[in-house]
Parts: sequence; C-alpha cells; structure tokens
Amino acid sequence: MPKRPTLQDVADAVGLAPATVSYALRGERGSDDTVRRVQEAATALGYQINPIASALASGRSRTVAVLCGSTRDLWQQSLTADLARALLAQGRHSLVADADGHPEREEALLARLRDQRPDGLMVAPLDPFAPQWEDLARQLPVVAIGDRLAEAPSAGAVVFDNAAGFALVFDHLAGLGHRRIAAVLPERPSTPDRPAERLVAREAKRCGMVVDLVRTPPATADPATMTNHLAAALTGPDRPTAAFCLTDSFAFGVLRAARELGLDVPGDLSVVGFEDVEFADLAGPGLTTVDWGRGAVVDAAVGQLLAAIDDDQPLRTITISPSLVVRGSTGAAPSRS
Amino acid sequence: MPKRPTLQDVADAVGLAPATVSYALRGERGSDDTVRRVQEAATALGYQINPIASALASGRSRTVAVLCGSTRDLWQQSLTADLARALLAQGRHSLVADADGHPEREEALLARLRDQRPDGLMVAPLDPFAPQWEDLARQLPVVAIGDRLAEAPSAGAVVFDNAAGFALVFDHLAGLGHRRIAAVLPERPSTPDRPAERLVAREAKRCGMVVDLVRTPPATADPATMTNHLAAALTGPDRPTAAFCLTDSFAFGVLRAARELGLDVPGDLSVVGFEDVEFADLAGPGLTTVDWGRGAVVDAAVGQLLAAIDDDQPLRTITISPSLVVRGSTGAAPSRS
DNA sequence: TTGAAAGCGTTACCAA
DNA sequence: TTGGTAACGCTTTCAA
Repeated sequence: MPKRPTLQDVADAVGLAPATVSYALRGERGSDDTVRRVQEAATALGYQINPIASALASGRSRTVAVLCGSTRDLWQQSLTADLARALLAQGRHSLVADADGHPEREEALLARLRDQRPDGLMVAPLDPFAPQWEDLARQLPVVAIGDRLAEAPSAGAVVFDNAAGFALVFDHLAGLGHRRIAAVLPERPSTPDRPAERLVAREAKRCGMVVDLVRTPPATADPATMTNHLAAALTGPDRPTAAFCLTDSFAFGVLRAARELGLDVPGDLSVVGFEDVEFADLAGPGLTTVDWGRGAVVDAAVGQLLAAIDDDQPLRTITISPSLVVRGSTGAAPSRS
Repeated sequence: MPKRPTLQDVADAVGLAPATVSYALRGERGSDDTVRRVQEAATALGYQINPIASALASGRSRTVAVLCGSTRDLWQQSLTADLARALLAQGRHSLVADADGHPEREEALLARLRDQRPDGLMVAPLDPFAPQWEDLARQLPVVAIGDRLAEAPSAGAVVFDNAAGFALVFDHLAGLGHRRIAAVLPERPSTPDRPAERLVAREAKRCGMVVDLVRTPPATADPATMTNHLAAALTGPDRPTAAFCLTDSFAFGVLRAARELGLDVPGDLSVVGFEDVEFADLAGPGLTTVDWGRGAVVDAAVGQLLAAIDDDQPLRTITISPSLVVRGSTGAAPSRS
C-alpha cells in the first residue's frame, strides 16, 4: 500500500516550502509560474489534500452536521436526503444523525456532532425549547427547520406559515360543506411555530366548524396500532366527515383506517394531509395535501447556512408559504340529515 | 467564547502527562486511582475529546462513509436513513453522499469520501464494474449493497437472491393464470448480481409465458414522463395482463399509468413490485411485492462492516432471501378469449 | 505505571 | 512573492 503523497512530498518535488505549496494550491498567492509548477507536481504525484489535517489546522471541516428528529417520518427522510444532496453540490459533506424521536437522544447527539467540528448545523428540532441550542448557536451557524429555536435568537430558521396553511385547509373543507372534522395531531405538545391547537380553534371558530382533536403517537414500527387508534376516532354516530392530518404519516394512517372501516375516500370521508410527499397521489386518489415545497425549504436553509459560514452573513427566519394540492375528485361532505 | 479544554488542560489539572491522561480516559492503562482522578478532572472541566485531532493522530475517524446511487429511489432513501441510524447506535457517525444516478459522480464522490479517512464504506453501487473499487477495498473495509463489486473481491457484499425472487414472482403470476406479462426494468444494463434479462428469460420459459421487456428511465423529477412511457407499454390489442416491476418506483409508475388508462388493479392488471416500501399497501391495494427485509440488509451490512473494522474479520458476501407479500385480492388474469 | 517526545499533515503568522 | 516556524490536539513509541 503506497503511502499517500503529502504536501511535503509536493514541496520536495518542486523545491519549495510546504507553506508555499499550500498557498499555491489554494490559489491564495504565488507567482503564475509557481502555481503552475505546483499544480503539475501535485497532479503528477496524485496529491490529494488531507481534509482531517486541514480541519485540525484551520478549524473548519467543510462538513455540515444534519440532525433530524426522526427519519422514520417520510417527509423528514426526504428532507435529509435533499439537504445532503444540496450541501454536496456546494462542496460540503454531510454528517447526519437521527434522534429517532427521543429528545434526550437529540441532546446527546448534538454534543457528539459538535465535537466533530462541523462548519454549521442543520436541525429539524424535536425540542425547540432546549437550552443547549443557544450555546451551540454561539459557536457555529445553526439553521433550524420547522421550528425556531426559542432560546437561541442567534440561530436561523426556516419555518412554515402555518396560519396560512390552516386557513387553506379549513376554507377548503368548509367549501365542501363539512361541519365536523377531525384534526389529527401529534401527541407532542405544539410549539411556537406549530401552534396546532390554537390555530385549529381559531379556524374552527372562523368557519363555524366542530373539531375533534385526535392526538396520535408518532409513526412507529407498528402501523396497526396507529390504524386502530385512528379508526376509533372516525367511528360513531356523529363521526367527523373529514380528517385534517398534520403529518402525511397520519394521513396514511387515516387512509388505512378508512379502508378498514369501509369508508370511501373522498366519498364518505375527505382527507387532507399537511405535507406533500412524492406518492401522495397514489396513496389516496382523493387525498388533498398542503404542499410546502421541499425544494424551497432546502434552498432557503442551505442558502442561508452557507452564506453565514462563508460570508459571515447574519442568519434570519425565513417563512415558507403553502399551496393546496387538490387531486381528482374532492368529495363533498356526505349529507346525513 | 471560552476555549474548549484540551487534553493538556486535564493533564495540568491532575498533574500528569497528556499521554497518561489520554490512556486513562480510554481505559487503556493507568492505576485505578489515576483513572478515577483523571475522569473526575475531565468531567469537572467539561473536557470532550477532539475527534479531528484524534483522527489525525490515529488515522481512524470513527466515521463510516455511506455512498448511495440515488436517494431519489425511495428504497435507497430509506436504506440510507436506516444505515445511518444503525451505525449511530454503534457509535459511528455517517458521512453520506448521493451519486444521484450518475456513475461519474459516484467516482468523484468516492475520491472525496476517501479523503475524509472514514473507517469503512457502505455503498449501493451504480457501477459495480468500476476499477476503482479494488483500490479502495484494499485501503479500507468496503461493503457493497445490492451488487458485488466485480473487480474488488476483497470487498464484502449484501446481495439479494434474485433467482429466488424472480421465481416467487413468476410462480405467483403463473398461478393467477397470466400468459403475457410486462417486465419493467431500468435502462441501465443489468449486473452480475441483478441479471434481470437472463432471469426473466429463464423464468418465462419455465412458466411458459410471453414477456415484454420495458426498459424505463430512472425516476426523475418528472413522473409524468415515466407514466406515459409505461402507459404505452400497457396498451394495445395484445397488452400484458400483469406487470413485474424491478423497482417500486416503477411499480408506482405502473399504478399511475393504469389509472390513466382506466385499468383496474388488480382486476385488469396485476402489478408486482420488487421492493417492499412502507406505504406499498396504500399505494395499491392490489399491489403484490417482494419483500427483501430492509432490516436484515442493514443488520448484515453494518454487522460485517464493523466486525471488519473493529476485529479485522474478513468480509464476505451475504445473500438475502425474499418473501412474497400478497395484499388483498390478487387479481386473476382477465380472461379475454 | 508513568512520561517525554516525536509525529500526524495541514494552516497561519511573521519575517525575509 | 517566498519560506521558516509554530501551532492545531491528539496518539504512540520508547524509555524511565
């Protein structure tokens, strides 16, 4: 196994000092002639920079940490993949970690990721209130996705205009004539940027609707549990005629439950999802979704993080606007007088 | 911003040499008393090891590189997420990169990943024939998923028992009475471990079926193109009565095409997918899939890679067996005499 | 059991 | 423009 050539080897080859070679290779300085000779020698030797040594010396690793709440959620899974791809396109490697739904794991991972000296951090936080975010945000650029980090005003964020999203959904359902709907939300308490209960209450009042709040455990390995849970909420003499699901995982759960109950979607039950995932069109031909444009989220997040890393630009909160995706027949409220 | 404590700081605090502290913290040596004092001082100071410095000095980064062909493919996307989670559980960070379908990008990424000095590499190769794998496999443990690396016998692999999978599918379709089916395969030439054409031909002969080969471009940003392409293959006076899709992305494409053509699945068209993704049950109630057990794949891959890294165990090829997942009504071949 | 010292391969400061 | 030289923070060999 031939030892990899080092900067010193290149320096020896051209008869210059390592420092000179380092500068020349980075195009920081050096006469045209020097630069050319150095580059030739480098390619001739097959020299490749050692990023580890570079990171130790410079303090920057050209790596971005990506910490996400749970890749079991399909939207987050795709988001993570897209972030990694976008970062790579900008010459950054991604160090990914998944808290798998546990806030305490999130905290532990954070410490470990920080130790890897990433140049920046992308995070879809499980617990946006955790105090450690502030420490971190002071040490390196942090961009949160989905929720602002309450205790870390210096961090950037990409959040969703939930008020607008909820309004779209309620207008849509009201327009179809629904009077009683189920709002399927996560058990986790809602956060400042996802004020689910508050918005539900407000919109219900505005549209004159009755809303059943259905708190649902996160998608686990066992979809059957979720299905049963949801099926129970959709049964009964006064059952809701529509379901508004704050996660597409929930929407899928509702579709499964509906099938189990023999309810036709959207004939007997209108279902609205809150994230537009790739195969939503297949999963339910009658599924209406709110699309937040994952591409826009990724662009905004990566854009501002790299601007902060490279050009020291300030981080800010960027808000993403929703649009409603209505597929096929939409299903009016079943009239049951 | 208070400077982070270094090994030297801990050493000063306990009045020992840095070397001693380093050993003590790793539990490599030191008297019980020393170890205890060192640990106390370390926690008191909030000392955290600097993995970069550690990697430079030791040559091992406790990081595993994960290179995948295309995270646009849902199965690979989930696989990547699962691998990262499993590696993290074993104390390894994941450096992920996505070749996004381009073999030349795969090659470039490989070089960049190698420079990061990962302790090992997981790869879902686009081009298993590429010569560079051999170089790499000599430098660090490599485990390929899906295809053996033809030129790198020293690399490990987790491959699928495709012969068994194809047999399951053909038996299933033959049992339903199908005589003419479409086999939807990627444009990319088939590889030693995915000898699609050969197996299709063999099974078709065995079951006395006529097979239309439908070469399909990979799932791109534009699903409509794929849908049209597939719809064309499913039309005509002598159209196939079943479709066998080598990727679930293709299966989804077929389901979309069927809907567009007004074909009922599985009434008018049986569809079989070749990867069991989470929501396959929703996407098509009549969709039959071959399940390769992603959990088993992840366990096998992570298990043998870490055994090679930590205990210098030899790498080998592990074969995963398929099982058929038949959902709801299966749909006999429409009789059209 | 402990410690001194020599790396590991860069980058960055400062002097030439 | 160039080159010494000192970090960067750890691991490891070798000697005490």
